Amino acid sequence: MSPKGRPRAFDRDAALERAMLVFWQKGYDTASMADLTEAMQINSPSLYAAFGSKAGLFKAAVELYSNQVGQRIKSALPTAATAREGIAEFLMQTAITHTDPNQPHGCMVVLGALHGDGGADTPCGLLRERRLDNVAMLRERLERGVREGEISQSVDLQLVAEFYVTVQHGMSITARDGSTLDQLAKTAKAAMAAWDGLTANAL
Amino acid sequence: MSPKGRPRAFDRDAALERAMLVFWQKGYDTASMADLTEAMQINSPSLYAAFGSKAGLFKAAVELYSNQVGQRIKSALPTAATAREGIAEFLMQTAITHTDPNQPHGCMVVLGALHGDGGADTPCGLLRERRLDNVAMLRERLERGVREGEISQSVDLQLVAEFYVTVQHGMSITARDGSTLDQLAKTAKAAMAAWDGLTANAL
DNA sequence: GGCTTTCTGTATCAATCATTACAAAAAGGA
DNA sequence: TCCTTTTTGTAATGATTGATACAGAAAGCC
Repeated sequence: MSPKGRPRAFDRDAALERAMLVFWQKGYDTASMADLTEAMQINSPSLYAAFGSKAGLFKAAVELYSNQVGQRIKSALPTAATAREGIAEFLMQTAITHTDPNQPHGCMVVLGALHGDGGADTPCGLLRERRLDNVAMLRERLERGVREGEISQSVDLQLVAEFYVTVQHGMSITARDGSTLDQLAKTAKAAMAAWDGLTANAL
Repeated sequence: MSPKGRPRAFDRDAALERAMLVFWQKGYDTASMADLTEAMQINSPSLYAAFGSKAGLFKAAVELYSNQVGQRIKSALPTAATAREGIAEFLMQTAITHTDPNQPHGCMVVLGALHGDGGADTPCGLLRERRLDNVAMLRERLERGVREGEISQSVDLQLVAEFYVTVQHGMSITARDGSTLDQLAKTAKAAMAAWDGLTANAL
């Protein structure tokens, strides 16, 4: 049961993945429509028919990134036995992903669109919400740690979550600057050296 | 002894400072010549006569930023009695600066030009070198700490320097996302909770 | 007062930006 | 086979990009 009109001549998913790589490497503003259509191997009318606009394509690319790359980074959070192990693995997967030689270094959600008014439906605002979601996600894992007796009730969980997400953000910049997997993995371990101090009742 | 021709009708330093604020807030790529000339209150020929090009203006703006904002952040490193206090103050000044309500949030050196080929004379490469300089600066302060007996000789100083610079990088993103001074200051303190673990001989 | 030098404002340059008309092409349904 | 529907490639849209040509204005020097 194929649709009515002329069938699409390109693979939408494959084209979206190539577009994601362009946005990942160049960022939303710096990536031009010419860059995108060349990488996707289609003409601009096909792009607009399939994705609506450059911003719409970016939104789809961010969702693909989250489901693909992002999923790998945060997958350990729910499965790890403790919040501590979960966050340690969260940072370690970040180090691995951000220095993978087969893809752009650093995180697309962090580096993809930093400038702009941050409006709700803008690329900048879109990524900002994703980053804030990550803080909430870490915080929820920490709350589970409290419920399970791993962490004391008096610990400032929001602070701990913000600290580790801030470290993760910084790893994107450091990765772009040429840091190796070994260096970034050490940074991840270094951040975990703060765990005992952060989860002690008094800071 | 004034120069020969028609005197310049605008204050070069004041115009450069306004340009710096535009680059700081919008980034090199997103800041247009129209944005710059409007903020500097001059016409483009005057801008090109005084700064050569958009990239030349950016370079001058980055130097101004380093001498003004950057100096305040790193001023405590040499004056503090210990490396630990110096880095703690380094992060605390970062938190204060990055959330100052009178200026753009986050660091211009981190957020100003992330995309591009990173060539030596490009805006992107220029900022990358500044960031790497910061790592070296922290490392040198740590080396002094070793010489003065504060830190054991077996500590991986490069790792410690990279970790704290990475935290500082992340604070720029978190500040752009709306984090308050209080939150960022707590993150700075959280990073210092890792100090004892990092400067213990075995990690 | 001329001459040279430098700056200022207007107006414009070619190039690139994201986006879209338009007509031919390729499919299903009648 | 004709009609409808959707996609395709070509070509072009107006707007904006960074950067200048040009003529007049304002200074020092002779």
